[in-house]
Amino acid sequence: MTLTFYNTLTRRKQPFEPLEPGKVAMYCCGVTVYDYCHLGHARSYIVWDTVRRYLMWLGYQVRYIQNFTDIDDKILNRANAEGSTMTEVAERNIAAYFEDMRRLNVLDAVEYPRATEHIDEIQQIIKTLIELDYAYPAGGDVYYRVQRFPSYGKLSGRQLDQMQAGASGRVDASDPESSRKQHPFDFALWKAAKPGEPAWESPWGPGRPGWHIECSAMIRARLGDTIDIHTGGGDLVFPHHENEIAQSEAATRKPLANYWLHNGMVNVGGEKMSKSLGNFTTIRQLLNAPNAPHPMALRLFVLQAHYRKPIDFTAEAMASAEQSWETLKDGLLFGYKFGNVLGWTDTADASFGQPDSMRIPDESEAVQKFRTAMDDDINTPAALAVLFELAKDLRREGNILTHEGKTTTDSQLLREQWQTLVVLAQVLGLETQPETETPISGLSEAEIEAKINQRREAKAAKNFAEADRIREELKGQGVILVDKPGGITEWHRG
RNA sequence: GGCGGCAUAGCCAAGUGGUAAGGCAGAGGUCUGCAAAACCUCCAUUCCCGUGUUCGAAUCACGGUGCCGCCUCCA
Repeated sequence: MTLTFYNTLTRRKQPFEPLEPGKVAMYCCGVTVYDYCHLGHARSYIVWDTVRRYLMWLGYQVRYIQNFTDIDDKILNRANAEGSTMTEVAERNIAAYFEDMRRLNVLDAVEYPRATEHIDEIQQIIKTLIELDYAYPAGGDVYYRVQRFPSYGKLSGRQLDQMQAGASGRVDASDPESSRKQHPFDFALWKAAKPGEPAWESPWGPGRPGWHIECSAMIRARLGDTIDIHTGGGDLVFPHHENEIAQSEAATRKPLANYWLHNGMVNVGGEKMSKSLGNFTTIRQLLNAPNAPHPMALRLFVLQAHYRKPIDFTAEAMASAEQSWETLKDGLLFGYKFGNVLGWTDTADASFGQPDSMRIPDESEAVQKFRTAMDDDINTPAALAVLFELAKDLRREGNILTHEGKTTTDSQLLREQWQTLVVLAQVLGLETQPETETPISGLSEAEIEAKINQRREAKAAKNFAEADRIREELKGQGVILVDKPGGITEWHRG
């Protein structure tokens, strides 16, 4: 089995071969921190987190870097609108980013470089590009000369003469910037500061970096000239990633990244969720709402589709994911709930339930199927099918244990199944712990037994209304009654 | 206009030449005073349409239809 990725650059699936055996240099385009993250961001970072987790599980040492774009028109606009500063807006949204992502169990990157921390490196690349004639200063700005880079368009599969400048309807021909460009697709590496804007000194006058150059500079500074994997949303392929390639490869004469991976969009009613369309739901809106789904249900919702396909966000799909999460959760909690009954000796250990401490048989069918699925361009829907089969099996065993008090299935086999589920789920970032605050009923066992006796008498007297009342009363206190054949009533805390 | 993607059950979604995974929802049964829970069973002769290639196609080719993304804000 070999791990393969669909590489946007080559438009086909390719076996993954890192530059250095056992190590992976991975860069993920982060957010521009002018607002809260929405579900589109959630999908992107959940997906790349999952790729990273899988690589780690395979034994790679993954150096995962993700940036924050903390200088940008939108941040400036936001700061002006609320009468604060660019730094304040950025800091607030960076803090919110971490809050949201950690709830979704997205692992922290190794480093989070910011554009404003790399002004020197940015200027260095711009200088080099000017020296090599790939860039030209114009009126305090510096532009990249796209026609100078023969393979411009290789990532997005387009050619300059076939592109329609301004097709997106966002280019204003009267914008003075476009008159300074030698070609409509030339893009800004450095932008002259307008009065009152934050600015850095440069050989071209005070200003700030353009959007694309920061990634080129940060990758070079933190990971090197060529990295293994570069990821981001599909909407970044053009122009952002195309421009990154043009900048970096012109300056270094080396490939920027060997594998380019892009995730599909989150849609609403068939249309892309985006700020400009106003059809977005922020992560915190969703997760903080009354009757909000569990964050893991959102993660599951994302992973139930292949990462390259668009997914439609609907209330129905989310509700389905919530139910699915309940199923998975039952399986994941199996060991905590039934380990003692099954005679496992380590349930009190601190390491109990920790995926890192579990040794699962690599040759088991479940693990093999999981790996086959994940090796095939991170096929998480197929991988999840493996988890559900394990979880449903465990849930059934757990129900039998609850209702019968014993099972005919071998305890060690159940332990192996449970550990396999916990480990594989963790690779997908799906994790849960038993509730710490158990809603323990204030009733003692004797009191419960007394109630059950009352109910038995009511039933014997055919007073079913009273019998049902007692059953409801106990249910309200977290005690579930199960009537068995022969007039026996068993109970357990729900 | 250019480039790219998608179409599989009520909903979501794998599968890309060998006879339709999985989830959600649903149905029937056992049990029960009833209900709930639990357990058992069932749930696409068919993969947008047409033509073709093949012993064999959801999978390949050609031609349609519909939807979506990108073409300098974007995850």
